[in-house]
Amino acid sequence: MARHTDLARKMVAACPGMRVARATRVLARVFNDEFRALGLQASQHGVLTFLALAGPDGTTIGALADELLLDRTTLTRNLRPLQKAGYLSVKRSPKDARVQVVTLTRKGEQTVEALFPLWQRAYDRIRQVLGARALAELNEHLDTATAAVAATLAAGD
Amino acid sequence: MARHTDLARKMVAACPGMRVARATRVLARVFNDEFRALGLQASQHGVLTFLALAGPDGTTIGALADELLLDRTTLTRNLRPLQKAGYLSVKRSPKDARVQVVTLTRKGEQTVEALFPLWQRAYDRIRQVLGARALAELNEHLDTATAAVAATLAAGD
DNA sequence: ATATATTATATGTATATACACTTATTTCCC
DNA sequence: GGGAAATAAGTGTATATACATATAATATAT
Repeated sequence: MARHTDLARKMVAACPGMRVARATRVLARVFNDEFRALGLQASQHGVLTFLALAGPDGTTIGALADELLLDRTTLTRNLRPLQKAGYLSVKRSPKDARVQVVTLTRKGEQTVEALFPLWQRAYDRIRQVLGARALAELNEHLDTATAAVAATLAAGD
Repeated sequence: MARHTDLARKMVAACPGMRVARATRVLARVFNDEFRALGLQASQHGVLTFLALAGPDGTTIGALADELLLDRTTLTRNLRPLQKAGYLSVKRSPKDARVQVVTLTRKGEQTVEALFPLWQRAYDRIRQVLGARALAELNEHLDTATAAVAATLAAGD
């Protein structure tokens, strides 16, 4: 066995990074298949859903990016198509002209409601093939790992 | 509580799709921080590593995409920069002119070997903050879930 | 009060991702 | 052998992602 192939086996056997990336692609297909009915993607569902949690006053780009664990500049660009489609508004804060306040529009709120049954179908489909127990454990492990690793990154470690 | 906010809470509380996407971004940062020393990204590490498993005869674009659970047209494009940088070669099969055979070059093999210690550092860092047990369980859950969901997608379900 | 540091965001550039559609080749079936 | 079906891959288009860098506004220190 060539050395590089042996090392490749070791990495594939142990790497959580490759695994989450593959899992993300597979799960995204399931959700995208449903969300397509509304012309939205799984990543956009994530933005709208987290934004819905912010309430009527909205939130800032930076705060939203922190919650989504997304690069701020990525979120800035991801907001564009959603803003253009009228799901959200982006306005400079009157209190601090550096800050952009992002808020769900009425159409955005209605869309979150309309997304729910589509999300539910995809979720049920996944729960069916995994079982409720395994799905709950997967979620817990992901939460734990994400929080722990994000903490070390935030520490500039 | 507004209805859309209530529904958003339910989705955030249960959604495995948002979780894997967030985990992917966080873990990618850890690996990218290391791989940057070689000018490569985590996704490129994945392609080169899976390609290394194919051995000296290489594999086809379709087969590689199936293993990575990546859209075939995405892989076609992801190969470009790696080919241009000399890590792999893409050649039409002499047996079947439809097929493109992808093979690691010598430089590609050396790069997989050079990536290993960088991967190891990122991996160790993650294992340190999660613990070996939790990391192994996370990997197992991801493997199980990915295989199960991919199977239903392949079934055209 | 002003110079400096910090904070919040945007832009340039490059790769990643996937769907709809197209092209080229092989296989199959009669 | 020839036409239809199946297979493999590429293109057009759009969104996703992040780093390096730039810009603008606020906060801070003296």
